[in-house]
Amino acid sequence: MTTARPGLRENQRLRTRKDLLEAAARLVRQGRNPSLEEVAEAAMISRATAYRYFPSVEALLSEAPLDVAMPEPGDLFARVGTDDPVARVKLVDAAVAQVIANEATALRMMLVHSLQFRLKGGTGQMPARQNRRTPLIEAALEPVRKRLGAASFDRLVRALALVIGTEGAIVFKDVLELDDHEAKAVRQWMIGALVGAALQDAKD
Amino acid sequence: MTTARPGLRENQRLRTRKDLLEAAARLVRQGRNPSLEEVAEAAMISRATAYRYFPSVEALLSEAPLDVAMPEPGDLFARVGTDDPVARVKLVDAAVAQVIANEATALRMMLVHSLQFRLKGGTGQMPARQNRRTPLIEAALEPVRKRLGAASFDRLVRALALVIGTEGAIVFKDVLELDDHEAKAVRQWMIGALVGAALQDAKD
DNA sequence: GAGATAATGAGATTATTATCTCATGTCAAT
DNA sequence: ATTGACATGAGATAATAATCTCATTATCTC
Repeated sequence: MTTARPGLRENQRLRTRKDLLEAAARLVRQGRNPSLEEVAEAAMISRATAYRYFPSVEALLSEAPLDVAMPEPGDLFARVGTDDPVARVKLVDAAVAQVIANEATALRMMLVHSLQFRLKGGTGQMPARQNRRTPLIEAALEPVRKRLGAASFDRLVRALALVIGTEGAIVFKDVLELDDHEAKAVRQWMIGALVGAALQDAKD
Repeated sequence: MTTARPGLRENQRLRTRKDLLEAAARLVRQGRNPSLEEVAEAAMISRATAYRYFPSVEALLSEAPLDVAMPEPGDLFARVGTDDPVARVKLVDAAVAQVIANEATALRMMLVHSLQFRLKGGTGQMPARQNRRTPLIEAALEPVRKRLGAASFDRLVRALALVIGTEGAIVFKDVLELDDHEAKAVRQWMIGALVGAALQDAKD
């Protein structure tokens, strides 16, 4: 008897939770900055229940899955016939920049709420921020993975993730006040410099 | 006659404004995440007046002057007898990292409110985020300024500002989930790679 | 299917945040 | 000093966000 062990009523709860997160993501993608009440309504769930699942909009929005149209590594590199890591990473950068430009508001909102949540939440464990670009960067660097070695490879991936991601874009724009063109120029130069330096390291 | 031209009652207004900003900064440095009402109270100014000057806490906190104990370029490089740009930039990085570690909460809060404000404010002109590290970076690179040329110098400064600043630290920690030690390793490597590449460019 | 019980919904309640109103105090020019 | 214009303060009011209560509904076990 007894099938698996669905907790007590886990399915029901997981479904409600998922509905809330999806509704939140939907609203955010429409460029709205929804309150918890709006999300609940969009999910056809009562406020009270929504508050039972998430203590604040911040908690909700920092987990919402923004299924942004990030290209698959396969698609991205299929047509490009090069093994040049710099060219490949620049390709990733261009693709990511494209996505960021399209979803700028939504991505920024997610980041803000995520940071805000960390401020309020204090010590509790945080939901991991999704990081969709790292796989792309790793795929771009695949041709030189062996040559670099694990440690150097990881370090380069992390460095590039800082340069290429959403957050980097926001820093360039909001903090350093560069326009898109300037920001792109800096990023492209950084990509060349960083990949070049990593390869140089490997020669020694 | 008539002394200068104090607007109509500009001094008075400037003073209240300043009092509000200072009170906000003070509270933030104490690690609090104050509401506009709390700031007003701390500044001994009524809510109503505070709202006359700033439409929201975000607006207030994104302008609050966090006079963080950032070292002066002079002091920082006085004792170090080197012209090696990499060593000097690493010195800046260490100093900035120190400050960031001390004021982590306050700096993060300022960043969050600043981004939040941009979200709400929409199109209006934003108060420029203060950027205290760029002068330090420029001072560190002074020995190679001529060699690099203006364009290359600026580009390098911008790239390093991304790596070294508060925002970069937050990205490393919150998004990429690196611990302090890992983050530092990546930053130091990036500094070497970027400065090295810029110098290399200059040789051609 | 019936009973037990967890999950939900709807509305009331409270807390927090923002705005409005008008009386009072202050500044500057006469 | 008097006047007029402006800034301020205090409290009322409105708007929003969060919490609580309890009746209802849905799911699980048998």
